[in-house]
Amino acid sequence: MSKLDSVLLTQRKFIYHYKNVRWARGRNETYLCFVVKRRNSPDSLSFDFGHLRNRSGCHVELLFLSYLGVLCPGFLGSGVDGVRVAYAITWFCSWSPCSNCAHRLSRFMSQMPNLRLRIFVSRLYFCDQEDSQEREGLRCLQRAGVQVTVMTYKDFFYCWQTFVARNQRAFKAWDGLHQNSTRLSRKLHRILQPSECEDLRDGFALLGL
DNA sequence: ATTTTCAAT
Ligand SMILES: [Zn+2]
Repeated sequence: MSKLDSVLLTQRKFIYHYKNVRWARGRNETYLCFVVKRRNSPDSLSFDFGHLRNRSGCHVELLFLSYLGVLCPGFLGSGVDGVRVAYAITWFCSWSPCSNCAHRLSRFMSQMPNLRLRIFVSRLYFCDQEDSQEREGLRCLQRAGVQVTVMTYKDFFYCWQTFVARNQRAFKAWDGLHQNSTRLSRKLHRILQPSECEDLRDGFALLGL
């Protein structure tokens, strides 16, 4: 298997795909920038990083899973004792996962306590409907112990420093970065809240109302 | 912006 696209993203491509604007028309692609760190390692500075783009018929999250064996050697067990090597995975995705990927990831991560996954997303994918499958998928990830967070300025900045061929050019925020990030963070927070309605209903039931 | 959404919801 060839090494992943470990080349850096161009500035234009990064901005185009990670811009957290609402009128993100015609991208038709999703990018995933990742950092993989081996935990409990004496060499705590060692990490692997790179980026992936979805391929036809394969969402980028599942593509990432297919590369896990390369990125996280020994995560299924290594050495004579078969101890599973522990990794911390952080990825920054231009879209939040669809419900299918979210459920597959949740199931996978539940079975892999030696892996920790943190997901940062620029935009929320199909989360407008109150009862959307994508919203449920995000809650499922949370229940599986996966941290899901909307990217803020510092995350875009970190990605620029880490994954972009920046040629000394400093990261420059686009119009509305902060406002959009705040709006999406609030939205995600509401999605991940345990349903207030149900809590209220439970409360009323307890009170016999 | 009434904005869009991984060969796609
Ligand atoms: Zn997906």
